[in-house]
Amino acid sequence: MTTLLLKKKAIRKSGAAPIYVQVAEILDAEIKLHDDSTLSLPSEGELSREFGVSRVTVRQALKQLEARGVIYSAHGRGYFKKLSRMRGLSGFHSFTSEVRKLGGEPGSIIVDYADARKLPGDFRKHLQAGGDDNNDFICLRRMRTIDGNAIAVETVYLPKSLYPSASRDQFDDASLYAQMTETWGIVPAWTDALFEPTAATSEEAGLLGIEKGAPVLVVWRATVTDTDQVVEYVKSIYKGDGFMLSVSRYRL
Amino acid sequence: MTTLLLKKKAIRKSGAAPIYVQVAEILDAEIKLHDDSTLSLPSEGELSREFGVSRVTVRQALKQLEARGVIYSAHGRGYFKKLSRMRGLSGFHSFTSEVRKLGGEPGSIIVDYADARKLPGDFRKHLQAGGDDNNDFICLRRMRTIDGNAIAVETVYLPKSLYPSASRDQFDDASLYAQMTETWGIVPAWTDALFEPTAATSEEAGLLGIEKGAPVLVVWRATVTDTDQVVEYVKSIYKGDGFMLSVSRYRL
DNA sequence: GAGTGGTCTAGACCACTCG
DNA sequence: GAGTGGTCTAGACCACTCC
Repeated sequence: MTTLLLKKKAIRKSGAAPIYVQVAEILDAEIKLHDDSTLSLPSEGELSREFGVSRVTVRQALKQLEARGVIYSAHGRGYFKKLSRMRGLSGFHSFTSEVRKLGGEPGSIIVDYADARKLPGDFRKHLQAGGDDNNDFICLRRMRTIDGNAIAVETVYLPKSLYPSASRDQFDDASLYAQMTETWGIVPAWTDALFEPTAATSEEAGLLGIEKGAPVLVVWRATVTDTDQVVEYVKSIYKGDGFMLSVSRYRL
Repeated sequence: MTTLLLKKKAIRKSGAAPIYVQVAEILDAEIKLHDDSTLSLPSEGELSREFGVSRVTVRQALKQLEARGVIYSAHGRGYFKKLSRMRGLSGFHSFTSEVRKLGGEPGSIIVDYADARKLPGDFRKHLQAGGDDNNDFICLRRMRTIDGNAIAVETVYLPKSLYPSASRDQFDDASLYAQMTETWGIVPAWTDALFEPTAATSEEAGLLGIEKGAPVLVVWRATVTDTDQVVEYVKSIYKGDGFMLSVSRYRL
């Protein structure tokens, strides 16, 4: 059991982000550097003194990390690094970075890029999107590959109002999530998903290089910010038999 | 827009549960009574006065409800009831109560009940369970039905040490989750899941009343408490084509 | 400007773990 | 008993919304 050493990074008191966010980010970054599975954090009191902030504020940072699943607390013992049980693609985060983390080479091929006035009926039905929602969408359709093998077809509807002056080449090979935050300052916070096991249609089979009727997983998703603004509607079709999607640390 | 009225339920100051938990539960219960989709809550200050507790404590309760997805906060405006976008079975909470909420009649048939010394290999492989984990399990296999129609087969491994003197008839028709908390005081907090779209084997097909090779969804799950104790390992096989599983409010 | 949530503080007491 | 996290308080100031 090793203990996290603090680099005494400065907290900007009257700066941009709230103090507890700064503290959380510093700790998060340092924790991730340790491969060590048995890592303990300094106590609340110690952190409070080190950073020169109140214990309540330190606690707020720690609770945020706990909610994210980065650490856990043990009454009377301390805070410890949490190890994640699952591996595999979640389909919820950045495809690009998830695949890289698993040691594969992610690929993305734009199959279609167009404007759309309305969300298709099946999207509205499954994702309970109101018709009076944001009108005008960008519709992006991409093939997803790992090491050159097709594993999914993804159709994304982006409310146009949130993505000013977006163009096709911006989505070429990059991660959509990275784009969202870097270019447009949109931070995805929650997602709602619907999983439907079904048989591949001939079109899907063609794209994924499988036989018609082979098992696939259709995932419908709506992603929202902390203020409940929908940033994307997604329909993904994943190849079955051997491929797995993971949902880790789902709060019950 | 209606506002939540308070019934001035008494808070037991030095009683069992922490005050913020009591406040959260009172509010949660009252919120759920309102079908009203546009429901606003009393302000933090008002709740603080009503309940006779500090604003920080009220806030802790509200934040807990926000994390659960029951309400959301709007800076400078107040707290509001959150409407859930998704419908459908999540497979993560109580099957019994979820189906009832959807207006169906849930059924459960025990197919098998036995002791097991070890977790099967495929469970260990998919759920990354260490071999030196809790040994000795109860293995429970149940058919899940809605209005008499089979929709899933579920195999659960329960670490025996956590469920003293458990017997087959306890699981007969009841919700396992309700049992966990009521009988053994076990509170599930997080779950990790793996989704695998695949084709039904002949055994699965027989149980679910579908054809061999028809699409099904295999879900592997490990459920843990807040202190990271595994309370169950589950393998569920869901019938495909038309049936959907939902994962709502997943924190990204 | 009044009211709301967002953040922060200093200090207190309790419950749990470990030596 | 010393150290840890868990809960709670009273009071303060800021940022945002709405009138």
